[in-house]
Amino acid sequence: MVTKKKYYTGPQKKMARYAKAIAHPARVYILDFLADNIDKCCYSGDMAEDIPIARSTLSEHLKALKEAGLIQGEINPPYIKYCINKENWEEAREMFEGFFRK
Amino acid sequence: MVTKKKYYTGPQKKMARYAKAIAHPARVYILDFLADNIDKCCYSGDMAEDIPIARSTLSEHLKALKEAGLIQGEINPPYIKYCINKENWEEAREMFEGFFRK
DNA sequence: CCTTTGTTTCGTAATTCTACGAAATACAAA
DNA sequence: TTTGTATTTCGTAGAATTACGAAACAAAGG
Repeated sequence: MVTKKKYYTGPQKKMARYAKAIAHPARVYILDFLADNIDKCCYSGDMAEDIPIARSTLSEHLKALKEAGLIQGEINPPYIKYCINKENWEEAREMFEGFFRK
Repeated sequence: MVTKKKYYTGPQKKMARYAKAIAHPARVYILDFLADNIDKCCYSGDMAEDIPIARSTLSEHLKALKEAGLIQGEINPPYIKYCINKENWEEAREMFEGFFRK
């Protein structure tokens, strides 16, 4: 039997995870919208009109981005204010920069 | 009925497509490997030992990357020499840079 | 306390992804 | 022409993603 590496490295997995978060046009839209100004915040409803999906689906995409760490949500019912998670956003930026600049 | 944008924009879709190509650790590995030196080329077998998947699966990942435009393959049976598709690689680099630098 | 409002969660269905081994392919060498 | 080598394609299966509308939620206002 040939010896194989058993697992992917941490950075490889992290990179893939960030990329997957961006890998849907709706999520690209959301991130574009929020990253426009790094301190910008918005509510789910602010985007709902401009995106060709149901509100519940938009909510799931927001959840996916939150789980990936790229955004965060401040709960203030019935509103939830979303904004970029600056720390992870910067980390992702650096990872992609390093990835492409080899 | 509320007026919604019907479609995502071209750049949003393109961005998502590139991100999806990177959204798997095996493909991150492959791109890392090839982009190490932008002119580096390699054969499928060169990577097979270092990655925890079957050769056929590796082949499918290579196909996915080729279809996404990030790599290209020069056929020279039974070898196929893969390398970065420089033009699209640069385009992707710029897209991600612009995406994160807002 | 009942209703309204903005949002998320649930149930469900269709599609896509990931993976493997077996079989096919295409040229080179014997 | 047969065999060998490197790789891809095929058939299949299980898991994950994406989508929707209905229902649930939680606070505010009547």
